[in-house]
Amino acid sequence: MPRVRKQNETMSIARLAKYLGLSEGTVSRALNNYPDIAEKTVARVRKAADELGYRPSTTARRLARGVVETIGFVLPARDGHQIDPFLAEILDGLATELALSDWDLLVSAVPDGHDEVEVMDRLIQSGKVGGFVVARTKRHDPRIDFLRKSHVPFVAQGRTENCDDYAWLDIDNEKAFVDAVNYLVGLGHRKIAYLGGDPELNYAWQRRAGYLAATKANGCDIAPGYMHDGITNELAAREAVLEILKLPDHPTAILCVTDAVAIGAIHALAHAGIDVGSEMSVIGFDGLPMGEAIHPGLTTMSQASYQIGREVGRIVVAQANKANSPASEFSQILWEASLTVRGSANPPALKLAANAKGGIS
Amino acid sequence: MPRVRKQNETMSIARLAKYLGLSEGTVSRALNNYPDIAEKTVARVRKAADELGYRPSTTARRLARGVVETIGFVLPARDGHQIDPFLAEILDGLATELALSDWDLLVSAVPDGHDEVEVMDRLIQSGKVGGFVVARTKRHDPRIDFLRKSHVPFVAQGRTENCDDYAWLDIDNEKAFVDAVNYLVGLGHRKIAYLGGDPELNYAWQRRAGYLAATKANGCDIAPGYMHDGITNELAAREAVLEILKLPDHPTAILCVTDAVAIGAIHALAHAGIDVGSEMSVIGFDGLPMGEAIHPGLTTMSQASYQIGREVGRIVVAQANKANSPASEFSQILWEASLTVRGSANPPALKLAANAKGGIS
DNA sequence: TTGACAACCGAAAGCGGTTTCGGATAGCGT
DNA sequence: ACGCTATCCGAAACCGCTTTCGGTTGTCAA
Repeated sequence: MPRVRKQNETMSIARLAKYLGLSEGTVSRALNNYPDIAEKTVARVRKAADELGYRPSTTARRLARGVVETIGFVLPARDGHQIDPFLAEILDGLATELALSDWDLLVSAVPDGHDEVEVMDRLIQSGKVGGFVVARTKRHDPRIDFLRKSHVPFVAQGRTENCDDYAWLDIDNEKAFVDAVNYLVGLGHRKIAYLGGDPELNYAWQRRAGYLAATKANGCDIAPGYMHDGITNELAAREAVLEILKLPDHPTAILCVTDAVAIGAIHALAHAGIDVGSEMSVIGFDGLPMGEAIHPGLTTMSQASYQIGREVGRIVVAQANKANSPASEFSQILWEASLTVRGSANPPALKLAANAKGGIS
Repeated sequence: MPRVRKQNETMSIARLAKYLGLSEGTVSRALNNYPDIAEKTVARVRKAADELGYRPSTTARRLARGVVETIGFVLPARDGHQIDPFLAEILDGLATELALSDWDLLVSAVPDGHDEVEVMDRLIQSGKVGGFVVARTKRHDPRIDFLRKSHVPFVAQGRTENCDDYAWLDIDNEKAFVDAVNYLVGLGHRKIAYLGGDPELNYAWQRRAGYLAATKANGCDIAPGYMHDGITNELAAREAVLEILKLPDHPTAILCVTDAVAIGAIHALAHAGIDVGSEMSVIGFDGLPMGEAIHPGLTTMSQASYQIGREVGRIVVAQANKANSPASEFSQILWEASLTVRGSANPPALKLAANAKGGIS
């Protein structure tokens, strides 16, 4: 393979130095705010660098300084290759924050036949990244186990079962679902069903715990058939709803682990001729824009995904910058979800006027 | 700033060479399949590298070889910071393909006060990327203009007005909307309205062209008030639908520029008491999973976003690899969207049995 | 005037690889 | 036994920038 010579095209520090009649070292120090360069020399160098459009090669700079200002993010491998909207927003926030800190974001996928840890390991070993962000944590997450002993800074969006010794930012899922149940109870509901996600996923587990705790605290008993786990897509939600509707004493409200599940549930209910919002209340979690577009609007616990992404980015960069200081504290941040009230949850058996079929004009 | 010395921790080629009793050059050539290294030496080096867990520093390698095997992707700056699902899937496909080719994907956002070209320029000048993928092209796209003269390989997902001299992969938007109109006409519709997007965006413009061409070809006239442009979110879709419903002679079908718009339209129709699928047909574009979850299911023109991402990745890597060959051909690929039939489009004035309200059990 | 001390800058050694070039060794024919 | 090639490997330059270290100046007090 022929060496790619960029010839005399690109502006190197050598040319800049020659142009200025200075040594490379002096130019470098001038541009990097070393105190031992005369003010006017600094100004002169800055000016020339600007005019000639000089930008130091990050590759060379990294090699010389022994740092890579790059954060890795490995897309969770899911079937169907769908990045859910929540992840997408986090990614956006993360990219924004990193751009502001002059760090890079390296996104990788997991090729078939490999696993995420493998991919992360390669990225670290080959020196491509100097830190990681992991999202969608499992209760026992091999990625976290791996990163713990890899000595690269990282922050998790979401906790794991044992989460004392690393940095994370999470939503208080349990409290959120306690709040959701309390809200339903406040509306008059006593019979509340639950469509839960994959219990391996930490957030699903915690939301489930919130549901269990709050129904118990309110003295609502969970009839057999009220709880469904492993609902991860709209289709599963639909089937679970059909099961629920078959119950002799069916619930008046359904709490859903995510907006996607809630939307699937609403669809299923509508299809079965149930009037959502009056005959059956539904609450989701995420605050997706889509929740506003469906009919009725989805009442949901919202989390500010973009902000989460930004904060996670801030933390991981901070962590990486003080990587030397021994036994540094880990940021462990818990944010609260907020209730967004729309039309899908109301007092039981209330018929809404808005749902009456009206004329065209 | 203290130099970060990785001490004796990391495995460098120097240590590997010393361990083997060979020179660094020999080890390097052995690992890089140079023909002038004895078979058994190669084997010995490979084995030792494996055992000692040696991975060459990509930074050093890049500096020495003068290449960066990295593709940049700048997230389109939109208000609301929402990566739409279509982009997310493309990103996933792109990341997958690049991972398979051992290229990196560098994702950046555009900080406030800057523009996309600026960000791309910095990435190029500082040598962080060796190629670009741009998505969501505008009819006149400054990013393309910039990349054209920047001499870095790139491929666009989506075309622009003048698109002869660069590589792109696009969906045949015009044909897709011709097909959609023909499908509706085949169902018996004659009065077809259109909810279009931002006409600056190339795909929106082409879909609009398809709508215009096909309605004309079929002799359907477009009544005043049938065409709405600039519909970019669910809210706008809702308002446009209300306008349409006010028309004295209102249409029997609405063709929507994206699934998101279609879903907003369906919501608005439902809210107005119109039975979607019988009283009014709706067709979208994208093939989002969400289209399956709503009620009725969304009939739509589907594009395989993940595959698009992969193919775009394949092309850009190929392009970058043969960057030397002069005046090389550009891949220019047009894929077709396919019609996914669900419940939202039917012959006009047909009442579907499935829409009848049924009992609970 | 001289010495001491700042203030500035140049020289040079890395960072961890790659690649060219030439030398040593071995194998071969005669 | 000799020379000649092919084969294989080591030496060294280099990629572009950073950073240490030491050497020149200039300034000011004694």
